[in-house]
Amino acid sequence: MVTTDTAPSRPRRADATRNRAALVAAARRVFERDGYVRARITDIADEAGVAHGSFYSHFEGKQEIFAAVMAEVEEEMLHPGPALTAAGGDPVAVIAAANLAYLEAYRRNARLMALLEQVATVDEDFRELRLQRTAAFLARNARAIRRLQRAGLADQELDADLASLALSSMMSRSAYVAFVLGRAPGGPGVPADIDRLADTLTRLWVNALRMTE
Amino acid sequence: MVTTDTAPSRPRRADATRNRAALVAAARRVFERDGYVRARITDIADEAGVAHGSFYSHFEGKQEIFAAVMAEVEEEMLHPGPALTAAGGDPVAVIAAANLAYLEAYRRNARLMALLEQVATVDEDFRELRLQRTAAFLARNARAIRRLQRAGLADQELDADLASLALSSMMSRSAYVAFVLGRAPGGPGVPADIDRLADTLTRLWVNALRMTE
Amino acid sequence: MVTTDTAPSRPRRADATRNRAALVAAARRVFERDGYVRARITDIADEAGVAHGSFYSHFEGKQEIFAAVMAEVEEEMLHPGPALTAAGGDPVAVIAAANLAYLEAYRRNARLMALLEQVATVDEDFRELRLQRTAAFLARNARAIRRLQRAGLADQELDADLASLALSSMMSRSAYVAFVLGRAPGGPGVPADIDRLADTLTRLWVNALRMTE
Amino acid sequence: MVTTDTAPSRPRRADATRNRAALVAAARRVFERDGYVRARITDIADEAGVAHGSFYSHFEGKQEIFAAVMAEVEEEMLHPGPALTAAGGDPVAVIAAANLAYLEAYRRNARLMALLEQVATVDEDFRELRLQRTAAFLARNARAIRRLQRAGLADQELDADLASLALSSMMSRSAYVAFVLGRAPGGPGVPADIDRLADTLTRLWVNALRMTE
DNA sequence: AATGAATGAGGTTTCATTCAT
DNA sequence: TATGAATGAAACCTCATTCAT
Repeated sequence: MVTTDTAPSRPRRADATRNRAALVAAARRVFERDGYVRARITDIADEAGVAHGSFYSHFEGKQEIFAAVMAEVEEEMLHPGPALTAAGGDPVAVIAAANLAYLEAYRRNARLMALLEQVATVDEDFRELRLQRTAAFLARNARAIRRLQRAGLADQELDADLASLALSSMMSRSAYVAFVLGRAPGGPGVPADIDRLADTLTRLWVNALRMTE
Repeated sequence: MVTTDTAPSRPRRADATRNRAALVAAARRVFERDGYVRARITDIADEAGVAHGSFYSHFEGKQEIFAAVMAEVEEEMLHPGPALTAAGGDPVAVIAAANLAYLEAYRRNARLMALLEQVATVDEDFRELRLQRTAAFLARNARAIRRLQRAGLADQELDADLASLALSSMMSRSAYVAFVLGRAPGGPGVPADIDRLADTLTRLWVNALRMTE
Repeated sequence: MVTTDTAPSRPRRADATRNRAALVAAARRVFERDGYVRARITDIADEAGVAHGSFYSHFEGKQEIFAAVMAEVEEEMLHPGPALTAAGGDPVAVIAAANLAYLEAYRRNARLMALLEQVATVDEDFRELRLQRTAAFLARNARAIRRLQRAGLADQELDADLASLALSSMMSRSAYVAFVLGRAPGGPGVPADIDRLADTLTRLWVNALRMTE
Repeated sequence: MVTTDTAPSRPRRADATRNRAALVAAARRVFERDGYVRARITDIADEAGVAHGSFYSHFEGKQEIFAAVMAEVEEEMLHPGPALTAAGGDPVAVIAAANLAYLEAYRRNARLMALLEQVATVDEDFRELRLQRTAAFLARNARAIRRLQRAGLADQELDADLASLALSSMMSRSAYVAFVLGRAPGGPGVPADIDRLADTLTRLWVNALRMTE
């Protein structure tokens, strides 16, 4: 493999980049382990093998490095994998693919999704961020539902916005309960069987929208 | 000096009872205002008009007084109102009544429900508590779904436990988004119209379980 | 000796008073030793034999405890001793008495006067305070000069305000140089001979205002 | 490798000289703006548009660059202008000229004079420096007074050293109050009228030494 | 010499908890 | 039990100084 490693770029910039990356990686680990509230800058720096002071060369505080961590997660969440696009013309297949992709992405980043949830309850700025994401998610689903209604493929009686709220909630919360709370308590070992959960959710979507008739 | 134990031991109890109550009430206010993490014992005592030291005569710490606050809320959440029982034989009506009751209770205690959510992300013990509640909620709904399936009133293909997980999630998260996040963003002013939300949720339940056929 | 030690006053208030006093006394020592800028809250608390945290039960910060120290000094500076009033009708004797009293008070609190000077260069609030004191001092001397001018006892050509500025400056700075800088460098051991300094200053006042003619 | 010391060593000197000058100029600005204590090496380097590390190529620390700044001021303070020498034989005219020159020089560098005052309260080395200057100033004035006394032009009763202390103090402190504290508080706008202040000071000198008789 | 990131000692402040009265 | 000051463990953040490039 050929890399541009030889390029000298700028003198000390190498250390800087390395340290910044080390801090973000360490922060991710510490946040996952201790939660946002209990995580200490000290620990993040230690974990990164970096002096405390160096932290402040790169981030203003806990908030900022958390944002950096979430930015990384963001990307991971946004790569739905090829399945979604390959779904072809069948609307049910599209939903099934989207649901499975969502669950898989959620499972991959479960700890950090839970974290964002926590941070949103504690920090005003992240509350806002999470709100915007939720809104975007709801809007997208509402659009999809309206499209199906217009095509005569979904229950016309439903208020698309409220249905989107409800079904989006079903998705996100189910994933949260399944992957963060660890297992569906009192039920089957859900996390072990992501496909069955995805199937059920898809069937519920389809039923709920009355796409079958 | 010798006193007769029977009578004079009570007088101080008046102060004690009063202070305890004042602390719980103050704690509720402070928790709602500042959230669990930021709430300080100091503030709770101040808000209650009680010396800091007195706090520890009644509670071991923040955790314990929070439990006391939640115990109060518990009762409010558990009084479903008469509607539910009066629903008679119609299963759809039962679901509709239960859903409305749930939303109303949630709305009444939205701040504290959000709080419990927050605390669960921060405190191991409350995580457990919340888990148990969630499990109970899921179990109850799973039982109901199975009953309907057995009666031929619900989609037999559905895994009752997973369906319960999904539909229960839909309920709790929708309520959270609507009443805690303030308004369904990008949609109609949901909180203003609890009845429409309840109707939509009920319709989705009914559709999802295919109770209409 | 009889004291009111027996008076119980309020329960724990005794400790509080004692600690506050200990902190102020300790602060005075630390400030005199290290100067305002280098003095550390830590050292003040240690020197007072009090926990760091207790400092903040009594003062908001370094600024505030410094103000408390200066308030004590204030009183000492304001007790001119009996000499001043006993001066009788002779204006020269009044000036002589006032000058001596000023020098003695200054010498007694030399370290802290120097300190105030330092703090004024560093802290906006104290700059203001010092300014007001200086203004009061100038105004008082300007009034005295005008009185003498009106009585035909002082050079009518002099601008009373500017003369006050000049002569007041002469007093305060001479005291500073003599008692703070330690000794009049290149001259006689001034601090050892406060009376000769007072005599010279008085003679200069009298000459400068032409009170002798 | 052996190099000829004469020529090739200079090329880099261009950067060096430029940076050193930039740092001194920046330091002056920062010191005037923030005072010695609050001024940060960081800010000086930033203000000079130079890397932090470069600072230490030229100076050992804040102390040293402050000395460099003061060395510049020194020169400005020491150029009395031609007026002084032109005063001719009249002693009063000499004093008047010297006083005006002093006030003008002080006003020109008021900020930095105040700064030196501040630094002297904080830093042992500069305390010493300031002391020496003061001593030199006092000694010069004491010599002048003795000369006048010997010539029968000044009050023989005065202790020349103490009189020098007093009158020198009058000059320096009046200038400080007028130009640093901003205005003679409670009096006329002194800084606006440097000539009247100079006249008054001169008249007070003349009177104080009884040069008129 | 210039660069600019790394280092880490150091001081402030907060607040849960204790404890003598 | 109430009181409220004392306690002291944390944790944060700053900034002078170093150092590899």
